Amino acid sequence: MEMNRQGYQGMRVDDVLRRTGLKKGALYHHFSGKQELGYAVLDEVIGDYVRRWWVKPMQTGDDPVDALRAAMGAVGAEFGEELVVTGCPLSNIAQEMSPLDEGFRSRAEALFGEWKQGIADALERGKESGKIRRDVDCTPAAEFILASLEGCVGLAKNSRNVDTLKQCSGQLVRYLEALRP
Amino acid sequence: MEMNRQGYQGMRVDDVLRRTGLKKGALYHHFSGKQELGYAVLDEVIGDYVRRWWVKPMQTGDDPVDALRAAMGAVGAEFGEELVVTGCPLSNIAQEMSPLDEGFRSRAEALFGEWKQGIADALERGKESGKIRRDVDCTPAAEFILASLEGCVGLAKNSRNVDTLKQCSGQLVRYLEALRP
Amino acid sequence: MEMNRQGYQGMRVDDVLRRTGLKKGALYHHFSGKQELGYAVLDEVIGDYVRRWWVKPMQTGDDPVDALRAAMGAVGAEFGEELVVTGCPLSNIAQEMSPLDEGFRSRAEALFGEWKQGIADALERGKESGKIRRDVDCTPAAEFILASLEGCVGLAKNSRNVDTLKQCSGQLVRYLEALRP
Amino acid sequence: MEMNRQGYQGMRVDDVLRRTGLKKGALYHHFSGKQELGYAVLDEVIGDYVRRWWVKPMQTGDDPVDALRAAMGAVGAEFGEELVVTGCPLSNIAQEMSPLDEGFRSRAEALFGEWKQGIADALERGKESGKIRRDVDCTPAAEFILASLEGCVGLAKNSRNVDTLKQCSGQLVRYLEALRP
DNA sequence: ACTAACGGGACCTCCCGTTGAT
DNA sequence: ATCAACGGGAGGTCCCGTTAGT
Repeated sequence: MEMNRQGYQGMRVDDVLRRTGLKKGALYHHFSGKQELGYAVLDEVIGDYVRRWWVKPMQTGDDPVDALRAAMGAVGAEFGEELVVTGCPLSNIAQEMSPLDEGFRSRAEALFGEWKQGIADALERGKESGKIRRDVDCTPAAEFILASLEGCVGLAKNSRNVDTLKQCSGQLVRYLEALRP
Repeated sequence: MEMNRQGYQGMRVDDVLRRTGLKKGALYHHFSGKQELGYAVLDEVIGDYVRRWWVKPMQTGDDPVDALRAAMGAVGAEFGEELVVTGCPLSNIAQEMSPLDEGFRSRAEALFGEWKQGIADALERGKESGKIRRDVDCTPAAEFILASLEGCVGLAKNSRNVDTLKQCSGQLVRYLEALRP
Repeated sequence: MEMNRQGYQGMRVDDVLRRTGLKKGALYHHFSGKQELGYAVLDEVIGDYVRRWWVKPMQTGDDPVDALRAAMGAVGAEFGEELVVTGCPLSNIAQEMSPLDEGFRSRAEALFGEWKQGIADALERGKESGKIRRDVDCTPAAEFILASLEGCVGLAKNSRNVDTLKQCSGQLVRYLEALRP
Repeated sequence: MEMNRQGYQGMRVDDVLRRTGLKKGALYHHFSGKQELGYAVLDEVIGDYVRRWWVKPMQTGDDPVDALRAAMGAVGAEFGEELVVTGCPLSNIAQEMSPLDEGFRSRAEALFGEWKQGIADALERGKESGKIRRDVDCTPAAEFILASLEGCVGLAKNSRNVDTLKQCSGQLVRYLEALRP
C-alpha cells in the first residue's frame, strides 16, 4: 500500500488508481478527495488491522503477558519482512499527519485508544486471575507497553533488521514478565 | 523548522527560503538540491541535537538512571510544548524516509547508533560503579530504553498531551529503576 | 513550429502550449514529457514530410533524374521562403540532437534511410529503363544526392538567400544529369 | 568543446568554466556575456579551423582536385572520430543559430564565404593550369562542393559511422574528378 | 582584478481534481 | 455512471549574470 510506504503526502492518487485498476471517476464518486480516501484507509484498513491483530487477541485467556507475547509473535510471523521496512501503519500515519491534520490525528488517537484499552483491560483481568501483580497501574502500564512496541518497531524499521526487532522486543518481554507476581 | 513539522516530503523549498530570507541562488549554491539540504539538516542540526541533549549528558556521572531521568527532564523543559506537537526530529525523519531513501536511512541509523551507544556505555559504567545490576545486558537494554523513549514521545505527539508524555515516561522510569541492584 | 526554428533544446513547452492553445494537463496527458513530444514530432510530422515530398514522388515514373528535379521544384515552390530561413526539419533535428540523444539519432537515421532508399530504388529502376547509366553505384549515389541536397539547403539557410539555393541545387542537377547514359 | 557538441543554446557557461578552470569573474571581465563568448569562438576558434584546414591548403599547388582530396583526407585523419560524432563546428553553429541571431548568422556567412572563395580561387587557378575544364562555372561549383562536403559530414554524423563519411565523400570525389578536362 | 556567494526569472514536470461525452 | 481527456497551480531546479569582499 502506497500510503504505508510513502506516507499520506507521498502517496499519489494516480499510483493508487494504476495499482488497483480503478478509474478516477470511480474514486471521486466514492470519496470527495485524497483526504477522505486517507481517512477511510485509516478508519477501515488500519483500524481492522489493529483490532484483528492486537485488540481481539487480548480479549481471550486470563494471562495478558502470554497474550501479548503471542500477539507479537503472530504479527512478526505474518508481517515480519514488511514490518522492518515499512513499520506499523498506524504509527506511520500518526507520526506524519498528527501535526498537520486534525482529522488524521483524532482518528489515529481513537485507534491508539482502542489498542491501549485492550491491553489495559487484559492487564486488569490478569490482576483478577492472579497473573499480574496487584500493584500494577494498568492504564499507564498499557500505555508504556504500546509505546515500547511502537518504539521497537520504529527502531527496527530504520535498521531494516529483523534481529533488532527481536532483541528490542525481547527486552519488552522482560518488562512484561516483571509484571507477574 | 518545516522539515520537522511537515516531513521531508511536505517541506517546501520555497517555504524554507521565505522563512530564512535566503534566495534560491544562494540555496542552490550551497546544496545541490532539496535532498542534500535534507541530508545536511539530518547530519548537522538533528545530529547536534542528539549529541547535545542525549549523548553528552550520559557521559558524566556514575549513575545512568539519574542521568537519563535528568536528560528526559531537561528535554521536556526545553522542548516540552514542541515535543508533543512535532515529536522527535530524528524519529520523524527516520520513520518517513527510511523506506524511501537509503541516504536518509543510513544517516538516521548512524545517529540512533550514537544515541544507543551513549546509553549503553553509561549503563556499563553504572555496572562498574555498582549503580546497575550485574546481570543487565547493556546493549539490548539501551536499545529498549531508546525505543521506549521514542515510543513515548510518539504516543504523546499524537495525543498532543503533555500528561501522556509524563505518564508514559514515568513507566519508563520504573523500568530504569528496576535496573538498579 | 518552434522546434524547427529554435531547435529541440530551444523549443519551450510553454510556447507550444500558447501557440496550440493546449493546456499543460492536456499535453502531459498525451506525452510523458518534452522528449516524447519531440520524438512524436520527428516520427510523425517530419516523417510524413519526408515521405510525402521526397519518398513517394520517387516511386512513380521511370526517370529518377526528372523525379528528383520535380521534387526539388515542388518543395521549393511549397516551402521556398521558409526553407531558406529554417532549413530542412529532419536535418535540423538530426544535427542538433544526434550527439546528445540516441532516441532522436536513431529516429532520424531511420528517416534518412527511408529517404535514401527511395532515391536508390528510383535510380535502380532508372537503370532498368535505360534512363541511368549502367555503371552507376546506386546506393552511394543516393547517399551523395541526399547529402548534397541537405548541404545545399543548409548553405542557403545560412545565407537566407533563395538564389543560393537555386544556384547550389543547379549544380546538383548537373551532377544528376551526368548520371544519364 | 561544449558548444560544438551541445550547441550554443545547450552550452552551459558553468560547464565551460568548470572544464577550463576559469572563474566567472574572469570570463565576464573579458566577455559581456554568453553571446559574445559564442561570437568569439565562432570568429576565432572556428575561423582558424576553416582557414587552417580548408582555405590555406587550397592556396598552394595547381591542382584543386588533388588539393581538395588531400584536405578531406587530412581532416579525416585529424578529426575522424570526432567528426562523425559532433560534425563540422561551422555547420553546427550556422544551422542552429542562423534563424535566431543575426550576429551568429553573419559571422558564419563570412566564414562560409572565405571557405567557398578558397575553393573557387583554386578552381580558377586550375583552369589556368589546365587541370580543370574550361567550361566549369567556378563559383557555383565551389558552392556545391562546400555544400556536399557539409552534407556528407552531416549524414555521417547522424549515422555515427566513419564508413558513411568515406562512401559519401567518395562520390564527391567522383564529381570532382569529372571537373578535369 | 579576482573570487565566492548570491539574485531571480524561466523552465519542465507533477499531480489533485473536474468536465464533457457516452 | 463511468471514463478519457483536460485544467491549472505549484513545486524543484537550472543557469545567466551581478555583487560584496579581498
